[in-house]
Amino acid sequence: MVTIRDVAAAAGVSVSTVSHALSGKRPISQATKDKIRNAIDQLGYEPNPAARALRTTTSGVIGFFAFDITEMFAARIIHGAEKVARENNSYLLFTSGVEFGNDLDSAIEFLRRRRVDGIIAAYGVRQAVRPQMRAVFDVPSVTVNTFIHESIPSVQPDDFEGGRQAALHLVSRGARKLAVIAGPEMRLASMERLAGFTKALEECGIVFDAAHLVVHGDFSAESGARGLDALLDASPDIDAIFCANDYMAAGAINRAQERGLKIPSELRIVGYDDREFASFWPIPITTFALPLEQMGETSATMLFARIDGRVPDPSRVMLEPSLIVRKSS
Amino acid sequence: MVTIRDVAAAAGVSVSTVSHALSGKRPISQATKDKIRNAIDQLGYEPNPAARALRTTTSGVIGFFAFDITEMFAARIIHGAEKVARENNSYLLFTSGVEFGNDLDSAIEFLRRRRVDGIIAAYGVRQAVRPQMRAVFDVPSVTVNTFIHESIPSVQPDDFEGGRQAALHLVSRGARKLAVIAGPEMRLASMERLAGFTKALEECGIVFDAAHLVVHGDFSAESGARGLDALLDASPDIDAIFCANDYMAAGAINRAQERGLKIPSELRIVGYDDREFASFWPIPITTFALPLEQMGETSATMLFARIDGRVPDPSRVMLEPSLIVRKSS
DNA sequence: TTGTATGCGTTATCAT
DNA sequence: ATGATAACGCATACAA
Repeated sequence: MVTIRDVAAAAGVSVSTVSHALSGKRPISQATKDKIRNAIDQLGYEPNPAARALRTTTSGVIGFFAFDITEMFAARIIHGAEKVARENNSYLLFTSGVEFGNDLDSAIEFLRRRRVDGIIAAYGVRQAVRPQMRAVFDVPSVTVNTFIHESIPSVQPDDFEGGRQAALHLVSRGARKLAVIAGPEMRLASMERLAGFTKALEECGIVFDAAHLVVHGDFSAESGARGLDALLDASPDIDAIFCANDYMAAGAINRAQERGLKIPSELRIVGYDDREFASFWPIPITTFALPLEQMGETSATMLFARIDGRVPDPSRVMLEPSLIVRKSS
Repeated sequence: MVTIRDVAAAAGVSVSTVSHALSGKRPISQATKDKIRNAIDQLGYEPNPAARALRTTTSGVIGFFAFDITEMFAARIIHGAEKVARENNSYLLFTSGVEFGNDLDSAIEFLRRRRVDGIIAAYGVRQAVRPQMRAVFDVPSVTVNTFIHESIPSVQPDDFEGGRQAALHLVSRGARKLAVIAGPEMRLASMERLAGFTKALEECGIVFDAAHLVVHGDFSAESGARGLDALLDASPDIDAIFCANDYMAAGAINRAQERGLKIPSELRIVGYDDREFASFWPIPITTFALPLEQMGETSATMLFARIDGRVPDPSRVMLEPSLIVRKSS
């Protein structure tokens, strides 16, 4: 194990000179710089992160808490965060919710014990109920897809805007009697998508009788099929349905075809999330791609700002989804 | 920042006694044990991992190289590995292939620099060509889903066995004229699934003319549809098709229905991988679930054996997939 | 069963 | 522009 002393000896300079040459924290003559660089290359020297961490009390490690890493979305957020972490000479220490009984507190506890420089907490779903949080975030932190406290910067997808765009798109395709298969009322993402959708219809001057044109599913394909039945049985003249996610859109499309409806000519359907199957569903599904990688990047960028002692501005970021038009609409 | 000295002072004992009480490496009287525990609780002491790492030259960090973390499979393997890591008081340091231009060497370099105790390298796909590897694995390592060298333990799914079971299942359902839509010849997983399938038919005494009953797709849904056309145009009496993955199975099912075939009565189809859409495809797809979490757990377990200086036995593990029977067969 | 003292490899303070 | 040295917090060899 070659240390900084070996380098110093080989280069014929003092330890502190080598250290400063590495950090650039004080002027070094070009000549000694070269000698040091040679010695380092020759010996294959690598600074010991543990020693550095001990001395500087910063670990170069970012804790990443993912509620459920098994969920595709988390993986892509992590991917974005990792990129930014690397650019900041840090790396991610990973921790998944299930290991901690989905308890954010104990996860944070664990990460603090490891002396992470900061924490990114990414929740898979936004619920009406905020995550429990007794532990004090005395480590610089940001949250993704959930909001815990004013003092903690957060990043989330702009579901309201997605809902708006869904309506606008459908109307531009000629739809006039629009309906919605929403998700559970507990799920904020779905409720915001619905709110945005409603708002846009209003702006277009289209009457929207929410009492009869909105049903709630549970985000499963099966519930999408049931939702479609309920909607069409009550209002056969519906010409477009916005589903709060792709699973329900998929189920709705299946059922619509079973009922002999032509898609998209007689009925247009839009989903949400851009799940992998959306592109090759028997009728490819028009949907919205979440800005996942960007969420990861943005959250990490904000975190490094906080670690730096700065207050990220804005401290609450909304990222827009992208409409992907396919055959179902 | 409370240190071991603070604890020692509070408990009225020496630093080394506290250290030994924590590690259990030498006998301590119950009385002092209690005093120490109290002091620790009182002060909220947490050992500093950096100091410990510096002293012991082990970091408690396992490097995890995932070829593509964005691929669902990687996430579940990681999940399994994380569980075992936690049980061994270690955690995962993450690194994804894209960040390193998919170059295993530079990823290993990066991880070694961070002084990881061991490395798990998980490739997403097994290719006929082994991954490049110039860097010497002088850190304890295991590979997942790829094989690099005899000296490095590896874990992989038993694709041959999956192929066998696919054939057995189809035959038990009454199929007699079976065909295969395989993946690219470069992809070992597909080739082994095909080999197992062929072997089982042989065992069943069913003639299988590979020249006419096997086509190769590119793992996309679209190629599954094309494959089905090619197969049925040449041999209309085919009554079952084994597809090397779910994407192709999905495409094949779509096309079969377009051709007016009844599934499963006239044509049985089996996929592979148990992608999420398989369960709610218009005709739910019979498929094989990969032992992903188990691959993660097993690889981590083997790694800790190696870190311990033991040679895991066996050092090359094959894990069986599980058949999931759904409507398509 | 317990205590003392040294050193792990860095960075940073103080000199020169 | 460069050096000597203390200190970060812990584990362990050696003593008692």
